[in-house]
Amino acid sequence: MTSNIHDVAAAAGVSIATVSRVFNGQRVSPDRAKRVRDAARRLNFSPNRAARTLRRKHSEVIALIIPDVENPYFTAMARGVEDSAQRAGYSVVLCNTDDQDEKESQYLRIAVSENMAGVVVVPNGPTPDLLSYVASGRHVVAIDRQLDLGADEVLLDNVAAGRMATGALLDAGHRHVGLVTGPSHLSSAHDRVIGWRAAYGERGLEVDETLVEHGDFRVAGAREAMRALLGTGAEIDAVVAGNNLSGIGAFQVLARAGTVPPAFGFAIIGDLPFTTMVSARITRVGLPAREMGIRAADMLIDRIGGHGGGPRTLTLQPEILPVEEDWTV
Amino acid sequence: MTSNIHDVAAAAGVSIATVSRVFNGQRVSPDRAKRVRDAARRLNFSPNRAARTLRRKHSEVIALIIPDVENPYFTAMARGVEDSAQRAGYSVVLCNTDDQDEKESQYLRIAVSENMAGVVVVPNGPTPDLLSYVASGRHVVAIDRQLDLGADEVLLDNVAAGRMATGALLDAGHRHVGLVTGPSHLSSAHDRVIGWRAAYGERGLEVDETLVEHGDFRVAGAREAMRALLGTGAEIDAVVAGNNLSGIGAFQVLARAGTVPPAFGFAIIGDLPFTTMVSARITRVGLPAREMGIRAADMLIDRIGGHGGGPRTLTLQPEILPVEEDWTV
DNA sequence: TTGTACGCGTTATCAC
DNA sequence: GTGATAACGCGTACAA
Repeated sequence: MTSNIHDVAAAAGVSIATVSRVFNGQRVSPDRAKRVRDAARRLNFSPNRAARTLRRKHSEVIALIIPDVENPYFTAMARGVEDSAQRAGYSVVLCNTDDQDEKESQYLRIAVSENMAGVVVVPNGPTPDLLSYVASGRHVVAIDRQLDLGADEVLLDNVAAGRMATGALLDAGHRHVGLVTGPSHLSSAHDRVIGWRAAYGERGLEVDETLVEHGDFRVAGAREAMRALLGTGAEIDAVVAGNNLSGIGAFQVLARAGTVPPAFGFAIIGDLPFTTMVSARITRVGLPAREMGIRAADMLIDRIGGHGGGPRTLTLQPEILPVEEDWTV
Repeated sequence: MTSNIHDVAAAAGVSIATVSRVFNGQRVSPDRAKRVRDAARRLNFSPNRAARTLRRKHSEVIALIIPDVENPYFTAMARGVEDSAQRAGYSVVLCNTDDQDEKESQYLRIAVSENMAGVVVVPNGPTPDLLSYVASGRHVVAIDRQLDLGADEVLLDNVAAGRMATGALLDAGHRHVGLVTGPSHLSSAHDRVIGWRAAYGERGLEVDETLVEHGDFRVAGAREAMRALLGTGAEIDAVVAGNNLSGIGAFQVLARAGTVPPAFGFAIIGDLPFTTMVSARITRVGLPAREMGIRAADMLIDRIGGHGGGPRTLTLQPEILPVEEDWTV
């Protein structure tokens, strides 16, 4: 059923070495090369990756490890990684950890035993397995979360994101802007708080630290956080949702409470393809998720290609999206 | 760096055959097995998948080929496939085709040269590559779209889905219920039209065929279709969105036109984790995407395990979701 | 430029 | 139950 280089060699009347060379871009006389290609096509031959991997010690597959396949932010990243990878001849395996360290470790182990070329990971934390994977000299690019792993990183300027979202609300006249952010152990969640604080400071306004609530960067947690925020009795007339899913949760609670924009200010860090279903005016801070994926994959491929040197960090900038709906045609 | 069974065998004082047997669950005396396990742990050994694949003729990875990673419907499927696969010891490679036949073919080729155990595919159409992949006797389960490939299928009762959504609107008193569906070459899009038509028929109502518009099952196409529907001048007081993304597009156009529920009836076949952001009362027909993924993977694994016989078809049922927001706690 | 021969790490088939 | 040993399909010294 499946043909191998021997079959092709026989059909083309050359040695297997020649066939191999043709498929690896090495010098072969034109006529022989043509004979090989013809035979290969005729036999529907395609090189066996397992054998190649076994021989070469690494495959042309890279793993992308993300916390949640159902979050558009991460799938956008995935597309970016895929784009770059494909261009360079690599396939991408998408691995979903559900925020569980154990699953992350499991995928790392698979990456090892499958001899994968490298890993792009949205790290959950500095887990032993991740640390040792990096330490073992394998190729890793961390993305979205700062962790001092000693690996290359592609990050977001989260402080700027927090500042932009909060600033827009303050500039719109709101004075008590709350923040529903994520788990404080995540640099992304943490930095957005710093940005939130900075927005007040830059305008000479006083900060009320009780207006920060930590959710889980998911819908359910954001709902709870938003309820808590409204329940404290503290004065509040606007809120920044720390990420896209938090935006949904927070908005649901607000809508139910009848406190909707524009009376109550609302901004989301991150984007939802779905935001435009809501007629309310929502401030959105766009995050270059896809671009991050592209750059991460590029860095990884670069390393695989033998690029040495210490860990590099690339930080991308967010941008305020126009309030106008973007699909006007 | 990476140890192999020889190292383990030496460390444990046994033959490599014994090591192999331990790792494949074959009978080995308890004490020797323990020695092997200890040595393996000490050496941080994990079996080389490339070698195993080369030898066994197939790997423990299955490919899931979907048209759009950013569509929650397909990512929900992906989670289902992942769940089943993982339980059976398989990894899943997520492949995104963007509705392009060529990309689908490419992934199929990769599946071959990587010796993947099998493929779960949301087929674009009966392309030559897909047909020949199936014909070559490899394991395939088609999902979501009916195509007569000669492979196992996991489908949805799309006629029922169309009927339910349309019926709910008719029963709510609307009399001119339109339909924004997908490309007519997709069985899913086509069958939903049949269901739409049936809902009228069952109630003894007359059908106005001009109220069906074919989009592309994506947001942009649905916007156009919805505009077209409103622009015909035909009487229309409600609409069924043929899938989740169409729901967004159609709703955007409606909202802008000021024709919103409940005055204008609106139903979506499919679900959006995001629908609840909208205060409008929207009828939703829930689709068991995750379940479909689970069943598809189960069928595939079953085949891989040697289950013979002709192609099987499994059809799952949709269900009307309560209009109440489902996150009430 | 081309061909021969060996090894990559594992599983499976033998004998024992 | 256990151990030698022959594949699996490919890449690459090395020799020609």
